[in-house]
Amino acid sequence: MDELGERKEKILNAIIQNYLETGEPVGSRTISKITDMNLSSATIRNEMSDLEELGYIVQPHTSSGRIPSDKGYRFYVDHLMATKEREVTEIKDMMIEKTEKMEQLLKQVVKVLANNTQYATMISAPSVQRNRLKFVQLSAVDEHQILSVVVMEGNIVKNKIIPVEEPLSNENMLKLNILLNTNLNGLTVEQINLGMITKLKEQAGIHEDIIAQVLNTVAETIHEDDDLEIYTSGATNIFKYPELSDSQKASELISAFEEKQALADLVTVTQGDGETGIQVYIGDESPIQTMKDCSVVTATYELGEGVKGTIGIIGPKRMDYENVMDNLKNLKVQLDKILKKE
Amino acid sequence: MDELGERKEKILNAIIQNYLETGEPVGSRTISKITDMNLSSATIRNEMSDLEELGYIVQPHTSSGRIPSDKGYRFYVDHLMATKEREVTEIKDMMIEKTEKMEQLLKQVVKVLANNTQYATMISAPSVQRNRLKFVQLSAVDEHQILSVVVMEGNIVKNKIIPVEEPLSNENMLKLNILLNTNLNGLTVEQINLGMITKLKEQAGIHEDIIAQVLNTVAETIHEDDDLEIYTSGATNIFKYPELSDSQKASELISAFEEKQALADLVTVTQGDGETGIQVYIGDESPIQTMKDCSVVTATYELGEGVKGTIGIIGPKRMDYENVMDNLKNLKVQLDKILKKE
DNA sequence: GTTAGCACTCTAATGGTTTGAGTGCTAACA
DNA sequence: TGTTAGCACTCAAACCATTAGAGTGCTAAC
Repeated sequence: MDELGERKEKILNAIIQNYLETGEPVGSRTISKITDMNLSSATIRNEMSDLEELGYIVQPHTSSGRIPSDKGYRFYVDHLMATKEREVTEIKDMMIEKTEKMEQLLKQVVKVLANNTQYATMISAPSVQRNRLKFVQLSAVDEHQILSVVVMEGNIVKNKIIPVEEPLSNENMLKLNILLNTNLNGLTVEQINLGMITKLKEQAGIHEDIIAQVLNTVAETIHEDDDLEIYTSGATNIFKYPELSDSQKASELISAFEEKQALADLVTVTQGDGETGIQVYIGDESPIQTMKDCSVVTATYELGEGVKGTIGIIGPKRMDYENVMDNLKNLKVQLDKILKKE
Repeated sequence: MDELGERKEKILNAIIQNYLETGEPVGSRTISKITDMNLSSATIRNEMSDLEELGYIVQPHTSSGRIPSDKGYRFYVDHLMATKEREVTEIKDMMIEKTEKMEQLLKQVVKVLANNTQYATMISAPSVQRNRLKFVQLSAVDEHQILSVVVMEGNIVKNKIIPVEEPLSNENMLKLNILLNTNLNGLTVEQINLGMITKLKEQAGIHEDIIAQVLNTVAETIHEDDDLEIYTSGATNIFKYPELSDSQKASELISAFEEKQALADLVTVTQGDGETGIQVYIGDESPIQTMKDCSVVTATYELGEGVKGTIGIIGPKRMDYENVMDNLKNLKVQLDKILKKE
């Protein structure tokens, strides 16, 4: 299914590249001219018709040029894009200075990145997000208080007193402990979300009211200092791209940046492609609904074992993927250098 | 100059109120109908002509209705607006809960405020902003190091070692000390801005290079933990007001909110009207240039002697001043209660 | 398989016309 | 002298028809 034939690939590539540059639908004549294949526009037209049928390109309206579909972009990113291996370039505009405070550093990073790419950027402070839950233990302190002990991988222990109205029977306590451990063990902190919690509540059955409270408090305990420190920059860059800058869309997007809550999903989801640690979401692929008209490129950076952060770049679908990924790779290297050194 | 005559005042009031509601230029016929003065549109027309000549209203173009000018708004706010003394209303939508962390509280406050007013809001964390500089002393430690001692009102002392390339003569040191003290004493930390600094540099004359460095470091010293904690919310509310939501303006405004730097000027400037502590900036009156098409209403809240924070609401000039000021008054009371109690 | 040619489609731009809200001015009126 | 009715005038916005141009799909010929 990924065999299009060399000629079609070449044409698709030309279409996408041209569209990335101009932002205008591109017609057969243009392609005929900019490629070196010596084909007339009519021939290109036939090929384009095929490509459209295959779903790689679409027409905004009959009798206009074609623009890439999400599938087209995906193919481009996966197969066509020139993955230039130019060596790590110096960051030109601004140097990222070493600074005592992590916060300062991150703020600077997003700013530089937004400046270099002209897209909207975000970065999450490094956290133990990937740290897994090893063990949960609830035990009755007295009739109205339960002690919850949570052990994370790496033997980080958190505990908290939970007040309850009615005492729990030993039997129920045991059931609850089993329920919690079988369901939560091995999960990362981020995987324990609302959906999970409601599922647990259901399974808990009769004692839902008490148990719900316990569960909430457990979740709360774990999330405790889940401060969700996310820094953003260049949100207003989206105004540079007409396809995103009508009031409606711009407002939604910028709200997402202002609230930051939604961006947390990006951090959660991003695992990173094994090799480069860079992931590309095109349009609907994005984990954030409000960004379905955008593309999102994320990367993870490491501070130490399991302590990771996420960098994200959000722009129009016709973003300069090459440049963006380049920038991210560079940044990863730079960050590694700075963070490891200090 | 503030005597317009009762009739003109009534008409001006009617014009402004109608414009606040509709956002459309208002014509003579409308006024004739909505007022209870039994005047024909023709008469109103004459009066409006006068009001325009006096500068309280303007025509977007010949043969359209009138809209208030900045002067008109100002007059409205100062003299016409019904300052309803309704008692402190309950906050309906959300309760502001007491919370251990100041940060949480402030974030909640701006959010509630933005929600209630449908404008953009900001709040600065309480700080010793109004603290004044009492005394500055530079003295040579050795050939390459100068010790700067800064004393703030309340006898808070800060000092820092400043490295210099060439030693300063005693004479120059003296000159510098005088210069600093005569210029800086009595100023609040916030009043020492870049403009001030360049002015000082100029006056410093020949030794500009050394002196510049010294000055910078002094400024830096003083600003030291000037973390400028500002929280914002509802920036995207500006899209609700067509007069602010074209790409250009929206982008500038939202950038200001994103950067937050500019908002600091608001905090700096706001002294608060003696009685209510509420200040209104209409259009060009705003201390922030990018907000010259907006109105800005600020209030200060107190945590203790000299420790103050600023709340700001930014919206279109035709904002609902009454409602906004009401909300701010309420909030002040609530904040006082919460902060003092804890 | 490729291409030239042509009819067709659709958007965007252009420009003239109409509509309606609103003004300013004048002359009449109380 | 202040108020009003009436009327000519102005201007933005909406509307409509037309045109220009880019681009397509299809057919027939090479």
